[in-house]
Amino acid sequence: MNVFEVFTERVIAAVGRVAQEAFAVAEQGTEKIVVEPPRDPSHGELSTNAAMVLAKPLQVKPRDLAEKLAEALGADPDIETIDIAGPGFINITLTRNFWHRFLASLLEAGARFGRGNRGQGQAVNVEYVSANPTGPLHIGHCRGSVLGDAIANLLEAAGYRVTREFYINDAGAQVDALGRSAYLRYRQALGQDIAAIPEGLYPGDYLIPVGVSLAEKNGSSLLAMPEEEWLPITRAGAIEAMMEIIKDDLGALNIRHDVFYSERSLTTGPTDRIAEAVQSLRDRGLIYVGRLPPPKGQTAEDWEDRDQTLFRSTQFGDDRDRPLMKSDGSYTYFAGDIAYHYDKFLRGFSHMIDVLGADHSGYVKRLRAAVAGVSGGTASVDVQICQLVRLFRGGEPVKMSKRTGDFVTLREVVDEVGADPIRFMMIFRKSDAPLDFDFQKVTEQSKDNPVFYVQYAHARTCSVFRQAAEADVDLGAEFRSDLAAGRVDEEYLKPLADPGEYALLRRLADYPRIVDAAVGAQEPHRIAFYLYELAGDFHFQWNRGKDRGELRFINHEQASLTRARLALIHAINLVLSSGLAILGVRAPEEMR
RNA sequence: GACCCCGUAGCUCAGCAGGAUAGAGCAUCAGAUUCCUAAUCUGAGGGUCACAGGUUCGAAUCCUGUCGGGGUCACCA
Repeated sequence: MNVFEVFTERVIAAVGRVAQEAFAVAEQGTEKIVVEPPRDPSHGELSTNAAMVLAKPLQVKPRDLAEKLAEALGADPDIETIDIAGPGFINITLTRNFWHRFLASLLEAGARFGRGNRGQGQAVNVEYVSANPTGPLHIGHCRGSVLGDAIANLLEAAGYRVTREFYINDAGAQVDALGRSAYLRYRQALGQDIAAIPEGLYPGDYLIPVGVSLAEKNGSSLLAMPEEEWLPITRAGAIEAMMEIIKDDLGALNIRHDVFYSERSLTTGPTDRIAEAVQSLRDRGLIYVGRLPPPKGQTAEDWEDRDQTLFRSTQFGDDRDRPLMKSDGSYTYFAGDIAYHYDKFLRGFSHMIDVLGADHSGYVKRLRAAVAGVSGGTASVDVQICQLVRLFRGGEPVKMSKRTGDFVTLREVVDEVGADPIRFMMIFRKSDAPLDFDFQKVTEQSKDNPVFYVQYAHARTCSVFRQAAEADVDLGAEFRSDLAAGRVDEEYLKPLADPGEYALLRRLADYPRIVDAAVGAQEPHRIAFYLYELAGDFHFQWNRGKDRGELRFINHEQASLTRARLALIHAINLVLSSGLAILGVRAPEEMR
């Protein structure tokens, strides 16, 4: 049950009753009506702006309309009190019975609670990571990987049919360099002295086993070949090995893609996808030959003014048209990306999400243009850009140098701090703000560490149930299994009386709103912040039980009160695990 | 020069399809703690929401401009 949706409908119905003669007018404004929790809890549990947004179309004073609406809503048996405040807010407090019904419905929904069905089975393609297969993932890939995965989880939770996709950049000069590097390692494996790895090639040790494996497979046969013959062999072998490493790295973070799409296959597959995509753009009159103005800002010494094959991306809001062919006649990377998104479109995706790093922010407009162009405006891509991560250790920046190959790999970080803290912390910030990641802080087991704080709240809910099993209260033989199955009669919940317990119910009622907003904005960090708040509320209520024994969840005198509170704890447990599942973070049953 | 992101408490950040007196954690200060996990708890102080205009009954939130920080800018991937 989404409490706020339920009452939005009731408010609109009340508007209909109040404004019968002017209903047509009122109806126009009803989509602006919102029912939400007021910032200040003293204002009640629900608040609506209905009177203020409808005052103008109905040509009445907001407060007068609010009076009438309050009167019309006053008959609602679920409403305890209703009053009008400020410029015309209608503030509502609900009856305990209503909250009991809400809790019962939450328990009945179980793990599905709050997830909604915004997606309605619609297909979405989420592309993330998409690193060059030239070595292990480094920490720079981490945030986008986790963000993409969380977005995929989030959309899946909301009823979308999600395909998780990885675009392998296995074409171009970088993988050629990889192939040459692997060839050196191959010669090394055959006992040759290769001296130092030259500038421009990949010096990492991770290519040594690739050389060994190439030697095992090919013997010394590659030595007699010219480069154009051995390069495809060493390149393919190296790419395959690198993708194994990358998949393994991602697996350590619990990230698994459904589709790995090879850039190279765009032109080596059964049909030339790039040619097709370009042709489809040409058919729409979006391709022409012309000249571009020179790039501004930086001095481009090797700039040559020449005719180019251009995509009219300015027609879709890009800053300039974009070339599809390099000076040597081969396709640009962007041409490949157009074809790749064209391929996604042909596979039935009209809704695509690309998760990219901040260094690609200038790429967003042309991507959107590409998808619009290639689909005739019937498909779109949402690009989520995430900012950089800065690494710290105990407050001191961790130095990284790519040149010496001394970069921090993703695997090193996972091995040191574990997948859960990484995943949570990478999402505990909106993606368009830079993020500081401190090795020490994220492994700290204290309330200052949000990861621990939220996971511990979940473990604590489990702890209460463990304690209840050993306590001297008789809960009845079937209560626990009924609770686990979501069969809890409202009658069981009536003993809930403490304001802190109702505060928790209100927080739980917020979960569906938060999920829906997070889905709409594709912002999983909202889930993380919500969980942090829910955990805080729960820890707070727990601590109140330290001061006042009668507030403890397990009451040794009253089985009925204990049952009601266990039902509440179970609901908290469900929402914590639901939210953590969206983030891809474990919900541990105990932490010791 | 253009485009994108950011600017909110001393620090790190939430809040932004407009809503009431702008929130949290850290730090600071004052208290508490025999008890379901002390892996602490309660409370207090702390603000020109960068600045200036505009739209609106109402702006941290939307629009325009300015300032400051970061990123990007034919052919690389």
